[in-house]
Amino acid sequence: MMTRPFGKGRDVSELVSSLSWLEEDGSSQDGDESPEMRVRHGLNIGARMNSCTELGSEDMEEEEEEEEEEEDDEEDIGPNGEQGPKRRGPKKKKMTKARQERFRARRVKANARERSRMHGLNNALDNLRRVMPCYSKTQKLSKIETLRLARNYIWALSEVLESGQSTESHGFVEMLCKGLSQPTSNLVAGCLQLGPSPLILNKMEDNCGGSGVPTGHTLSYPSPGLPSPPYGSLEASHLLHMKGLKGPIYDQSSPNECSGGTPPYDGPLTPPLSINSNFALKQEPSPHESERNYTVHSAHHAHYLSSHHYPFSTTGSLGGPPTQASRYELPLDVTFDSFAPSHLITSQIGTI
DNA sequence: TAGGCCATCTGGTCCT
DNA sequence: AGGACCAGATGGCCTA
Repeated sequence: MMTRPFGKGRDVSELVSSLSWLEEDGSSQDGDESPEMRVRHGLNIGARMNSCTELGSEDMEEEEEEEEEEEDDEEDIGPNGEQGPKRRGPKKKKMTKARQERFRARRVKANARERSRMHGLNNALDNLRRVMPCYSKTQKLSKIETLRLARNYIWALSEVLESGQSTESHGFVEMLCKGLSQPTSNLVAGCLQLGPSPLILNKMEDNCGGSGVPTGHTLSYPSPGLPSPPYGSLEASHLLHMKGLKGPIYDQSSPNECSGGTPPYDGPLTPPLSINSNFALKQEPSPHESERNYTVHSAHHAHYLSSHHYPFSTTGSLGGPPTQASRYELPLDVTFDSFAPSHLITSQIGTI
């Protein structure tokens, strides 16, 4: 198996550098191919050229006999190779109906497995999209861009950890956008340029009182020096959907506050990746993730919430709106439905 | 219409 | 032996 667990001891930079091919064009992947792989490809292509029909295990045996015949044919070639091999009759045995059916059944089964495998892969990729700094159901990142952004994100966060650089800094955004296509860069930059927006917080507080929840709000944020439209806005729902936020931080809310009654998260604990409390909002999805929807605050916004309005402490204390907002259930397309236990996250935060 | 992205099919190879 | 994984081929859809 090719899986290589990302062990505790493994440096983040190592991981990032291992993904360096993402910076290059897809075509360059071939250049990184090992000689063994090239041979494999050569064999694949060659084999494909020579045989485009059936090949089952039992058929292989039958073909071996035919190959022996072919070897005899080779003797007809002159010492200088001036004469091509004689081909007498069809190389392949004729497919009987039964063999065709067997082959077809195998193929159909294999196709279904492959489809399912690719769906699993796509689901995983989708989960990855959701923990990216900008996630939108309508503006879906392509596969390659998702991988690139993920790599950049890891890289940027590691820089934040090492150098104490702010997630609000221009450099953070630049790191995130490195090697991304222009549209994706615009998307990321637009999402990260979230200026202070007391409006949102006020609404969150106001609505907790039961006056209703604003839906469908589209909030535009100024993005000085960076391209914004059409990506420079976030729906308010992206900021308000924190339903089901669980763990010590949010569970400290008073019982008479807005309560959504979301069942506690019972999924497996996931490796925390957080540099401040807000990254608790972006825990890696659990295997059950496919049924859950949640969006992610941009790192910038998360930092903003943390430092300006939601004074999370590294010990998990919290005062104010997030608790309330987290209880909202908004009928919008993007939601926070569930999170990894934040006690795990906060325990990690304390080490930073 | 060209190019990008994607899903699917396919056959080869490797692994259990 | 059967399944997982891989990469090439192909066709559909969308957008500039």
